[in-house]
Amino acid sequence: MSILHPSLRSPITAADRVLLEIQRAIVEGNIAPGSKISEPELAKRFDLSRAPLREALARLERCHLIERIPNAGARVVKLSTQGLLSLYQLRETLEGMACRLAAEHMADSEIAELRALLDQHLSTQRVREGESYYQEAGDLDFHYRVILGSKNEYLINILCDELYYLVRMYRVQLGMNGPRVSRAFDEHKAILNAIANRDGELADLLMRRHIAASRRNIEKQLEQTGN
Amino acid sequence: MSILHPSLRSPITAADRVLLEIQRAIVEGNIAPGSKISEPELAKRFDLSRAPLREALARLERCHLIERIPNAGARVVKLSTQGLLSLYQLRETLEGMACRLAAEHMADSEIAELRALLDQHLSTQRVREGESYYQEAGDLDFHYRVILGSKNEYLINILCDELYYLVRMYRVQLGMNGPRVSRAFDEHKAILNAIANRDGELADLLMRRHIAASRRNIEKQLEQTGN
DNA sequence: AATACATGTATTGTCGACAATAAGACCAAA
DNA sequence: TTTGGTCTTATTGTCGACAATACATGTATT
Repeated sequence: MSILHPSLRSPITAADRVLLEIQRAIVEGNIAPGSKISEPELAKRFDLSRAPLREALARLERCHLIERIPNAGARVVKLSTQGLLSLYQLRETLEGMACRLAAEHMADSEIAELRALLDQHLSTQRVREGESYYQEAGDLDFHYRVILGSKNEYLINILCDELYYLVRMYRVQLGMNGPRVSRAFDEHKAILNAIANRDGELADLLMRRHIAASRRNIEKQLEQTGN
Repeated sequence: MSILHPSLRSPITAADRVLLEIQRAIVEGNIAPGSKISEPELAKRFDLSRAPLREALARLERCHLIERIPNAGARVVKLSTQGLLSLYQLRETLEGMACRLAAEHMADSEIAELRALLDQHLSTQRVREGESYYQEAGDLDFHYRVILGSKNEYLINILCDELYYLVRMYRVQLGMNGPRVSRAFDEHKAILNAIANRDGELADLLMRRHIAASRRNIEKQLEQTGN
């Protein structure tokens, strides 16, 4: 099951709804990093019992947004330089691997669709200069499709379900919106070309560099904001 | 928190106990692959209510031992050639990465301990020829320490908490006990030497080969047993 | 004054029962 | 016979209350 697409999981349960809401609140910083999670308080706030709430908390722990200690409760994770480094280190390796596999396994039709998507994002971005949302969504969509293209179920699960929200949390809370937009587009294009040429090794390399560049970008922001 | 070492999580809750029991039962095949998980039945069998049981099921899903469908229930995963390939593909990349990081981050004392451990395992294995348990435990212990040596929290979590039990499930249920014992020891030794020499690139390469060899070994067994 | 202990309060873990959904049996019509 | 639908039954999702544990306050002792 994919947390990314709850719409595919036929009946949306109460735990699903509250999960999405809390997830959003944590990613956007509306629930402060490091703050304690009170089950009774959240249950009252979202008007449901603690059972589905605890189900949601279990999934939040799974995607590293909270940390639980038995009999003591849960806390929202804190952003740190160390955490960012570990996270992006892992992303470099995993998404590099995804690229290599995508170059082997993606169907020609999928590659064509991805190319169309890139062109579409480019035009959208030109129309709405400065608007960061579309770029963010576009970037994530590109990465998302490449990851799916790897056809490795465990890899997909880790990247899309477990690490995705944490990555967004860093990007959103550090206000990563603007300057790297056009650079990222070119890099995406180069990666896509490598995949289209079935050059997995190059695609791997380019993706690792792409993510490393993104990491340095965020790292700089984090150091300015204060560790 | 680490599922591997529940002893470190101060008070062992009822959900923890039943988790370990079911985990073991699934890994060893005492609960048949593909069979449906009945919450009322398991609750009665382990003499507790469904609340802690569902907590345990959530964690079982996390380590890929069961698959849940909302409102429909959970099933034990089935072994497959495709699944084995995906799992070991991922292990090669991740444990290779762990080796590279371990070569950078492990303290000299940790490396010395690991060397002592290897020697100890060797002697233990010589004493008990044919006994597979010690080799299995020894192999896992070696990999475990290298992974911890990477000092990357997310990498550690994925390998030790999420993929570990699935790997064991393939090994146990396909009866992987004997022939590769001495080979594996030599490979471990070579990996350790690379780490000790702070040669992360070589350690990465050797670990990927080590796991690839292990995969081919299991693959052969799986094809014989029947896909 | 500082530390250790005891008490009280709040939070988490667990329980049994109810509500909502899904799987299966049964029947009817083509 | 097969297909479609309905009803029954069993399972999952949710609820409110209780039990066990941890945290905080206050007191006594060194």
